[in-house]
Amino acid sequence: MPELPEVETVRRGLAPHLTGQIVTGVVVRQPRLRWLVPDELAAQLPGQTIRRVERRAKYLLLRTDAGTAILHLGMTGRLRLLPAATPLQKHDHVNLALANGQCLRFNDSRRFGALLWTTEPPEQHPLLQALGLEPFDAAFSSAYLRQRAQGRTSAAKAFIMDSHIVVGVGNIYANEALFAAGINPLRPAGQLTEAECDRLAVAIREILTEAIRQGGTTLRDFIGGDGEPGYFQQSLRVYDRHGVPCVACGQPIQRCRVGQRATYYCPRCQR
DNA sequence: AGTGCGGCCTGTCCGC
DNA sequence: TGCGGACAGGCCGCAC
Repeated sequence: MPELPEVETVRRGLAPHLTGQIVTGVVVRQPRLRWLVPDELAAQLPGQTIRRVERRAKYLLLRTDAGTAILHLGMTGRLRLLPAATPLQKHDHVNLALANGQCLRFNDSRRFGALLWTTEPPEQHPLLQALGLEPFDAAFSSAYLRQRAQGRTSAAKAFIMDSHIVVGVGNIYANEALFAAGINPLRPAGQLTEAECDRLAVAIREILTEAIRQGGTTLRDFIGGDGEPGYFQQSLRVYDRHGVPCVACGQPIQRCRVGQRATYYCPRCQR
């Protein structure tokens, strides 16, 4: 389940192989992803050189002189670089052929992913334009969180998972960050103290940094751009551990729901 | 404006 | 063993 560290891992794995490559062909076998893959992608991308492979939030951006492909992995999306002749697999929806004889395959069983094309600066695209701060942006601070949380009644967990506040924090890392910060996920965001916001900002950055270092979290589906799984699942301290003793105090980890999402926390360590 | 929920998908797991 | 149903989840889009 790709969150920011997984997408960044894919980006780092692919960038050296894609940068400078010419796209020679685009085949869309299944255009019905989260949104329809636009015809302009197959019309305008072939012949273009991939100048840069970037990430904004959980979106991957393949920048060319003619436009930018915007790619989202959704829940189950995978990108793999393969020899062009590699037989297709189930759920291989899009194939980008490259001039060097390789191809980039987008496989997504649940089709929550997306592949779009824009000729505008991608940061102006409706999907990217209203996004909140990157967690590694210098402006992402205790003061920023406190200011954005002001007056909010929604749960702290929903707050940090809101991509209009801070991007890239999905369910796994939201649980882990709140544990690291000692904050109960149900606490109303507007009631967080300055010290708590400080711990939360630090925890989000630390958890994401460590997860990127370990190549992401592989639960079921995730593989990085180099085909390797991630290893952060070994570092999870609360996610999917209900009933297991807390690593800090031994109290059983509790599970509840916040906004339809499975939520795990230690009732003693997180107040 | 903020909040909460439905819906999109399919693979996996559970109980019968 | 087979089958149906619940569940997982990012995130938009809608209703309140």
